Amino acid sequence: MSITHTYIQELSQKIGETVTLKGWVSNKREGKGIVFIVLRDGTGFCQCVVTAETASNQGLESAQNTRLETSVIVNGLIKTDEKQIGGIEVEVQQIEIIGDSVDYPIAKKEHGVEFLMDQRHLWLRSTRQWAIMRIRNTIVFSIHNYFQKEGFVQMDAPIFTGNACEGTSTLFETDFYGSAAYLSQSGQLYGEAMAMAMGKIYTFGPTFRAEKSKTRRHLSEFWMIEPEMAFYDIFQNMDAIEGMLQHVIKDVLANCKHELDTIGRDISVLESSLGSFPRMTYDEAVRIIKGEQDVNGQNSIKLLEAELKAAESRLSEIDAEIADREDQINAGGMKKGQINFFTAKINELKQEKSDVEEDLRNIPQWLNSARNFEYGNDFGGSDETVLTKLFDRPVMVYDWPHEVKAFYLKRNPEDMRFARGVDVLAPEGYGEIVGGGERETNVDSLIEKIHEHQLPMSEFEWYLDLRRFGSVPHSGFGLGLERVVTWICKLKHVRESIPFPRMYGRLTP
RNA sequence: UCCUUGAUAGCUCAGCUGGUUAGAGCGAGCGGCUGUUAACCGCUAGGUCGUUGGUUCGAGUCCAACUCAGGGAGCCA
Repeated sequence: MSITHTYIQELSQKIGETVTLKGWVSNKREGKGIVFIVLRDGTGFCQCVVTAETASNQGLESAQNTRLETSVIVNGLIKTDEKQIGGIEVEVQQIEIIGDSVDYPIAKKEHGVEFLMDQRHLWLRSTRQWAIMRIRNTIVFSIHNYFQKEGFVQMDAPIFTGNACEGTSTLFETDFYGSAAYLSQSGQLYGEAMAMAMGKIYTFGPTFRAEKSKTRRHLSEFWMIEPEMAFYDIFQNMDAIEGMLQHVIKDVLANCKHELDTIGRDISVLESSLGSFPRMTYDEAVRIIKGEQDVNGQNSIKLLEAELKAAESRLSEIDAEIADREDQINAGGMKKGQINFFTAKINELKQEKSDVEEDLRNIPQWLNSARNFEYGNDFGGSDETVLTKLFDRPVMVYDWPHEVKAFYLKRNPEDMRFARGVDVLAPEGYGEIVGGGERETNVDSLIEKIHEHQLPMSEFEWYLDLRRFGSVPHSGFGLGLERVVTWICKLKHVRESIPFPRMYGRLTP
């Protein structure tokens, strides 16, 4: 196939040439006799200038007739201009409208989440979403590269399953030729079978959880990467997790500079995450959460209390600034443009205010949960938040009380109270991005655990076979793709990390 | 399932303790301005205030239930 046009990505190599660009109008500003179009073509954004002088009256008229998201073919001369995106500007000679765009719903203005989610099919075109999806793509590609480089074989676990694998979370039930089937909540057990065949494998596929969770880190449908390695113990497992995450972070830093910049990501935490991850036992983590043990001179409880105070004083600052700006507007004598600017600022402050108020409602609960944390319990979302705020890189917590973890985890042979699970918690309050561990190898211990968890033995016979025929030490983990994307991009909510999120109350678009 | 916050114009919001015909900005339409980067000027159109019921002389405003949405708990990646 011959390519008949140039992509915006390539423009820096084409300065002084006349090229054809095909894309959409992502932004437009007009003056008398001049139109500025910010064109996007999927590979990037660039400003195109249309005047009658270079594009004729007809060209100028076409440009004036474009609207947001009108598709166009543009012919023009590539020039340098320091002030523009990428330092490049197109002096348009010809412009042709391909598809009009009447009443495009997403304006050059702040919108609420519900509205944007309803427009998700169009929202994906916006600069920020474009950048996030490009970073997601880099992460996906990097994960594959890492495992392929390390000799892993990619294999897929089934999506229809006969029963709940870990017996804990709520699953989506479907009809499978007349009998109940569930959408997979994890491919892990199958991953173990595949690892016994291939040595090292990884799955990469969708996962479903039917929990009615309404939080910023839950989806009903998400993508999970689950490696499983024969002859790996929990410590080799942690090496693999760290190696993979750092490989991904390195690739994002190397290949997504412009995208990270577009979404305003401060990359210092990503950079420090290239240093080795702290590894701590559950015991130690609990002491830190309860404030009994400091980390780098910081104390979890004091940190939270400080955050609460900071939120309180920020709130009064915001109120004062809003009042001040409103007074200035009401005082009169202000130009309309300035009033607009002030109003926009006030709206921004109000948005921040409601976020701060949310924090003020949540932090006391978290403080309470941290202070009263009961040894032996699993961590809640807030406990993870508290712990990770103390570190500038992901933290690995291993050796959990066996009662709170899945039935298939191996017990620490030196202290049977603990199971060899490991959770990786992302910094900046993001919480769990990886969960994994070393698997139980002994048939009898597994049978005992299955009884203990009251799971249907018949469904696990095939799984027990893996221990009956050449059982070996093995480990693996599950990486939540969207959670990694969310952390690396520092998004407020996972729903922005996937093209079409599926969550409680959201099935369209 | 529980706790919590909210629902007013296409969008983002205001509407104080219930009181005459419901407001602003943006966007849209029209007109004016050759270089803009959410900061220009003027005019025009646009709302049975989420739904149902109640209190009241009178409800966008108070009460109840419901629906939907935001955040959190539980559960987890």
